[in-house]
Amino acid sequence: MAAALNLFSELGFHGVAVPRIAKDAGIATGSVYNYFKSKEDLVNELFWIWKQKLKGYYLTDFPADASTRMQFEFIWQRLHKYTDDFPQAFLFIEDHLHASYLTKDCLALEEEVFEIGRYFVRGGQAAGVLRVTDPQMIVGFFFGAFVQYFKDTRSNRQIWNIENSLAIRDLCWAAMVVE
Amino acid sequence: MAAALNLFSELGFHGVAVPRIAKDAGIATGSVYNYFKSKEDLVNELFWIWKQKLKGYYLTDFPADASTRMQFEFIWQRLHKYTDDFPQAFLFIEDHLHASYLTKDCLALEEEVFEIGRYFVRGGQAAGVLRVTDPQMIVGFFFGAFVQYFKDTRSNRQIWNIENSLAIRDLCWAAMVVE
Amino acid sequence: MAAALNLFSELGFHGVAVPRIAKDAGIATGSVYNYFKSKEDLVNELFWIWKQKLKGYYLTDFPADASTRMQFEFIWQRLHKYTDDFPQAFLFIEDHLHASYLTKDCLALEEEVFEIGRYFVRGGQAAGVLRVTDPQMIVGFFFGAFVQYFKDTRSNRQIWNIENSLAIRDLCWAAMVVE
Amino acid sequence: MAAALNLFSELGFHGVAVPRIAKDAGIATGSVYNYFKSKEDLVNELFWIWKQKLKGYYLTDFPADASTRMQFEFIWQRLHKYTDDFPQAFLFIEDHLHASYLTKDCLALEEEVFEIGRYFVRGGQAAGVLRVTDPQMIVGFFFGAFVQYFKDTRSNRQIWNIENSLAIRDLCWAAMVVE
DNA sequence: CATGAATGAGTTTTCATTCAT
DNA sequence: TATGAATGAAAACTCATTCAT
Repeated sequence: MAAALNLFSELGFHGVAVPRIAKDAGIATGSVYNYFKSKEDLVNELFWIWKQKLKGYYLTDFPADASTRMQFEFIWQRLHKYTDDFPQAFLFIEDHLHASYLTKDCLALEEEVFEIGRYFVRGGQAAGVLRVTDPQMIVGFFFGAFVQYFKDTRSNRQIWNIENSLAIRDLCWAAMVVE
Repeated sequence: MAAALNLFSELGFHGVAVPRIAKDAGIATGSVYNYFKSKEDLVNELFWIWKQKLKGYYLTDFPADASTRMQFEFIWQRLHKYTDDFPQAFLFIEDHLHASYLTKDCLALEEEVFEIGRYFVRGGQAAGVLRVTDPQMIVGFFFGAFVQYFKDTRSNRQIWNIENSLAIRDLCWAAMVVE
Repeated sequence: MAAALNLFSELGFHGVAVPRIAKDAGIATGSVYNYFKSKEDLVNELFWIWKQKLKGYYLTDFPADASTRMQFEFIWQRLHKYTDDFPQAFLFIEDHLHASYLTKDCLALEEEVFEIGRYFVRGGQAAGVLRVTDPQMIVGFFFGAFVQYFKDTRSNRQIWNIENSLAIRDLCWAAMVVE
Repeated sequence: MAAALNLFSELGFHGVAVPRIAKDAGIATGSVYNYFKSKEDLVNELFWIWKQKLKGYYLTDFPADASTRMQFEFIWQRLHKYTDDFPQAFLFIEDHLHASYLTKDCLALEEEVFEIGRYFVRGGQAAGVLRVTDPQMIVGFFFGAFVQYFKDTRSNRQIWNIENSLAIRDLCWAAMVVE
């Protein structure tokens, strides 16, 4: 699965052959099919695992009673840590716009993760801290900024480090709070 | 080329077979190869054309002498209009992280377009209007927010319209300007 | 036809595409089909013309009343001159062992040309000058030596010139005459 | 490989499609590509194997200390035996004038085999038995005669048997020795 | 008569999947 | 359970031939 993650994240689902995955994993081609019904099954399992892991990063120790600011800092820190720990995984799970091969379950899980963000936003709005608009607008806003930062580092337009990451976080925060 | 754009943007480069493109275009498979040396050649030509078009949207009538705020509104409006006019094209040109098939020329063109954004940011920073950080950080920030908004509309998490777009623009602006 | 000759002789029948022939000839692809029913028709016409030309080289001014030695010198000189005048043509007509695309007529013509050689041999045998064996054995003997010399020059194992050619001719003669 | 040899020798490299080879071999098309990187790779491997085999025929038990005449008889006998044992292979390896698909290695091997012949000729010349000219001229002379005899048998102009073969050998010998 | 874009069957090659060992 | 050669359908690409202009 590690081999599959690396290959899929670099080359895309259709860009990788199953024998190549097996080879990189040091097993026989046929063995892949002892664990996964099909290539689609494999990619969905991978997606599921890594999206679940991201969900776990968000939910574990989430400071439900802390201030909105603290919660945002927590979320950003978890997003950063996940991406730092598993850059291939982040690349993989965030590059599936074309993912006609993802199951309903996987798409639903993706939605769940967004819902965590929106839940946070609603709380901040109720507390009078965050601007009142469609929660997804706020979530997409800071998540999009993060994703672009990550992509920019992959394309050598930016350096990946915690300082830059926090700088972008603070840009986002400045926009999110009520004036 | 229209058929190829639609298919590539929905299914990705490796997800589309040449006969499918030909069929959608209403021509024979072999005819594709009368116009393009290879599938890679086709995707690169497509990328080039649509990225150039985006560049043109930015540069045509750019208000070089207007205020930073006006310039930002212009840029956002052009980004929105391009995406509104050619959503498939925007999807296509912004979904190429895995694009091992893009030529150096195409990657250089992509960089040129980012440079337009950075040029704007430097101007705003010189004018004392925009926060002083790495210009790409600002560019990536608002561009990432826009891309995520667009993606959210594709996934039915958001509605595509000018009001929402401008709301995000204003979120970005709030973050970009000096306190 | 000149373009076709050059291409066929260098790359073989199956190694050349009709549009390539047209391009080298400076005409349109379709024009080829105004003059030839098919690619096979073209290759057969070419073969016919150049084999006929070789036949003409042998028969024109053949010294029917000269000595066997003089006749052999004539034949060798014509073979040499033909190959010298039209090396591509000689290459082309002598490299058709695989020629499943040649018509009966063309194969019959090839046989006719061999018959000229055998006719000469029979005469020399009747005159008591040449060894008495199957005439084709003598013909194949000196013709094979000539063909190999020509191939050796194409592969840079030999130099193509009249001196070498005559040296091989005299080797052959030494073998052909009765002791 | 046996199927490929038969097809290539009869129809030429470009005259044979890979599925045809697979079919004749009783395997699936794809299986061909489990053993050979490409059709070109296959033809080169074939050429290599059969040319090496011919080289082996010449070199094994070569009577280095025997008379020139004995050596020539040995060489001719090996050439005859190889062609008798593997007529398709001989046809295949000697019909590659157009072989733009052969690698440098294969062409070098072909040269090596010619060098064996030249080595023999130099020895015979040093012993004062063979005429003194460019060794390749002698090699090409008798080899060309042999090849033409073989081709004549394929075209039904000659009968393939040891008597005819030896008759041609003796014709060659008569020409090669000093008067 | 010349053209050359269009055709689609055929070519080389790839690859997800199977299955005998 | 692990293997990896075998499979054959499908992919990328070619090319002999046609035909509207």
